[in-house]
Amino acid sequence: MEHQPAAFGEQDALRPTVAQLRELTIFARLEDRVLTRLAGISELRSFDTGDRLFAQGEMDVTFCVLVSGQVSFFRTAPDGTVTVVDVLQPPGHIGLQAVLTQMPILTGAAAVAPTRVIQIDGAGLRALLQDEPSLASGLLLAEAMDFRSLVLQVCDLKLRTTAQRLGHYLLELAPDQSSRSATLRLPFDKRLLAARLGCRQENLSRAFATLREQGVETRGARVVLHDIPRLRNYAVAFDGP
Amino acid sequence: MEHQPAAFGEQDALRPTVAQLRELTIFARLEDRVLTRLAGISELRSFDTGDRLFAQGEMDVTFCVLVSGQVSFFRTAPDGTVTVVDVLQPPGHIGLQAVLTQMPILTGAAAVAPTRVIQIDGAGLRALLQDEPSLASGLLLAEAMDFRSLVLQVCDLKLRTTAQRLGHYLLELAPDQSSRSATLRLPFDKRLLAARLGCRQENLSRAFATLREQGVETRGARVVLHDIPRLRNYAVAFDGP
DNA sequence: AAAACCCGTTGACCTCCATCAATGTGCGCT
DNA sequence: AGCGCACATTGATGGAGGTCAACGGGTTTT
Repeated sequence: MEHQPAAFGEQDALRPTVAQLRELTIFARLEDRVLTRLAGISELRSFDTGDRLFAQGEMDVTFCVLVSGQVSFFRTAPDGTVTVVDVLQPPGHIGLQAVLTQMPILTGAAAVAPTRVIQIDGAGLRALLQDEPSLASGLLLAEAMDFRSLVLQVCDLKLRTTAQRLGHYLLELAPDQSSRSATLRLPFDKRLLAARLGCRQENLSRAFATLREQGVETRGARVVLHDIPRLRNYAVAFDGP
Repeated sequence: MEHQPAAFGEQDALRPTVAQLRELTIFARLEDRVLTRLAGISELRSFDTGDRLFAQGEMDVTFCVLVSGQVSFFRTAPDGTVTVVDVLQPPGHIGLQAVLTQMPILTGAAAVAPTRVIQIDGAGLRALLQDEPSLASGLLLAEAMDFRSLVLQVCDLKLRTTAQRLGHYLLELAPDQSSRSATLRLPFDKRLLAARLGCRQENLSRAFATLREQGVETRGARVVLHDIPRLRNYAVAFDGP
């Protein structure tokens, strides 16, 4: 089956159920009444790898909450250079800031794996916020968490090397923070990981080579952290507080 | 008069009036009823240059809205290196994300000029949000704008040189975007500007030297942009959309 | 099965920036 | 005024990362 780059998801625009909405952590604490109204302005959509959710600068975007898959959001400069701001996985979301400010969205967004999202109409969401404070509280909290993650990224970029950023990123992927070693699998290819970390793929390769001396073993997308405390020390991790 | 670093503002903890709250753009659209309740959980405080508003990692911080002056917020890594995430001026604010998430604040904050702020109690604000959707809308919008500015900063850091970032920053300070030239004054010293831009002061000096070839003249804190279109082209400005 | 790709790695080279050190240039001080 | 201190600039050097090019090992194509 062939497909040209589709501006919108390919098919199945159907309403999500209240139960489906409640499974999204961002909406988990809402009463049924709110969820019902929310379902009325929502649609379930599917995207294939490479499909675009938004184009940079688009107006009147929807608020999209990931159900499954992965979405990268990125920004293109006038000279054509592109940077990936983040790669989202469930229960991530995108478009909230543009919906609230009613300004053009700063970043494009594209699926980097087969992805399902719940799209919520912007104007409908703004209206719903007027008389549902519990919804507003949830979104305020979600925005605050988004902000925190960007603050950490800014700090990372300003005072860490690529190898340290990579180490930090791998530590976040480790399932068990307290144990001495961990095995994990990179969630997407190294090209995209390099863009997310703010470097070229050649340099990401070199960063992996550097981390080999810190007990990090790689074979393809498989990564083994043999000495988490040492890696944490090398990466100068500063998550908490 | 000497003073040791004061953890809290030095004096005058008094309630702001409703009129004072309404002058803050973030609260400008609220009804008197909300402003009155807000005034009940607010205090006006003053800080001298160098005074700390928050320490990194503090819990139960207040939400602070700038009335006058300047506040830098910054993050310190375990190895002691510090980076300035942003320097706020009125009508900026800080602490909102920590108040909403009830997590330790990621950044410290300090006055870099004599500063007055309105401090709003965290628990009180969260309570007020439950039954005042108009307040929630305003804060949602404010958070969204904060997020946008960090997205732009991340992009700047990932794909611009220091000289380009500086050019971009100077363009933002220019009063008239459409005219060919502009005169402006740096709002704070170059040491702090360097930290904000993510470089050392030595390199900021060199960046100013580079921009001299693009029609940027400097004498102390005075800056003259002789050819804004050329500078914009050099900096590959990507504000809009 | 060979060809054509795509992803990832490695090497050579050069740019940008941090660092260290020295020197200027204000600006407040008594 | 002249002293002292903080801010600011300039130079020399080394390290981190971008760029260009070549190459290896997969998978898909014909």
